[in-house]
Amino acid sequence: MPDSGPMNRSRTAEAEAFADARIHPLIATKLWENPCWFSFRINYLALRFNGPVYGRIADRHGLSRPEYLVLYSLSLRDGIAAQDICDTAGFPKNTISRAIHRLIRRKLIRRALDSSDRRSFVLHLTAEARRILAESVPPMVAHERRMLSELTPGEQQVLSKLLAKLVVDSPNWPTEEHRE
Amino acid sequence: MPDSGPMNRSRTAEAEAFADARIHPLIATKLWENPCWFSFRINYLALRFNGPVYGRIADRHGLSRPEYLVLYSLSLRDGIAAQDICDTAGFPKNTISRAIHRLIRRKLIRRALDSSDRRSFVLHLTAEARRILAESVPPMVAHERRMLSELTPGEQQVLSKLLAKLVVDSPNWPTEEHRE
DNA sequence: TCTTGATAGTTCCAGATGGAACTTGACGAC
DNA sequence: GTCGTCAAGTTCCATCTGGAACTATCAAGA
Repeated sequence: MPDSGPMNRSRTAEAEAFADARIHPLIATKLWENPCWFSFRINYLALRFNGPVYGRIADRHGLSRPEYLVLYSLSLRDGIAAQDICDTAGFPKNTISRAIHRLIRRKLIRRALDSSDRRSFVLHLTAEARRILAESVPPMVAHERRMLSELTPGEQQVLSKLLAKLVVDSPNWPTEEHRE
Repeated sequence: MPDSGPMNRSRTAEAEAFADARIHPLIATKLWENPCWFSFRINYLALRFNGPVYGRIADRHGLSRPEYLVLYSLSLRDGIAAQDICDTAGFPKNTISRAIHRLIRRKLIRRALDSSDRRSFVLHLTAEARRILAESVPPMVAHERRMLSELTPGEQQVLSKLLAKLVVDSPNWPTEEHRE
């Protein structure tokens, strides 16, 4: 079977540290007898974040995940272009394009020509968008804090740094070769 | 603004450790000036895993992500039910139901009545599914290994354990209240 | 036994999604 | 210049997705 080196031994040892927790048996298997231990953990945690958070945003503000992601990205750095959002959010550019147009129609963003490149547009939040963000960001942050509350501040710092290392390294990963 | 306590200070300090890396400026902002530092990291990494991996699987085997997830879950533990897969994979049950039916039609799984509960079915992989898994799992593991290769084995163990803590704690998180 | 409520799985359908092709503009080579 | 190549955004359309409603079954209690 795929994984039988020291990495697997350490995973089994890890499971023992959680021996007293009551866990869905298939979750336990996916945590500790899974050659893709990392992708299971991050996909599971991402889903447990996205479901509640984007569900709430859809209910209260009628915004899809790509739409909200455009707003949120602009709240971090106003005046970026669609392409920047694609690069950093992982959605295809047509999905982001559609989201931008819907946000313009709802007057949540403005779009201006980029003077240095006439293919591209510069995006800005409107006051109404800032109001929606002011209302929706705190519960999102609270949900994330709750997710992390099992870790000490020190552990959170370690986690943050290890994951940042991976994100920073990601441009070096081999691009998906669709060669047959 | 949302985050201005000690947590934010530590994030700024963290950024300095990466000062020499060349990083997309919006990525840097999302890493180090983002109140939701955790959800950005895991969503970004999950997308960078899922895109190439499931893209390859769709190309080579014509399987969607939910379909492959059913197969992969069964490879970890044969004889589980649809509900177990929903609980641990985070997809809604109708999506998993559809995936199961397509896999049955393609003769990649078999389905048997559960003698103890006539609402439920027990699923099993066929030989053909095992062949597909034998071919597709190693590249997937390799991709994950590449993603993690920036970390030492010790760091990987720390990361694994911290994320496992969160997954194990997740049943205690507040369920999304859709109250208006 | 007959409710009542919950759970496994299915079906329906409006709307979201993303690959591919396309348009327009930028930029380097010659 | 102008040709070829590439990048930003848009549009088209086949497919996928997931909420809601539904059926069948189980389980607990009066």
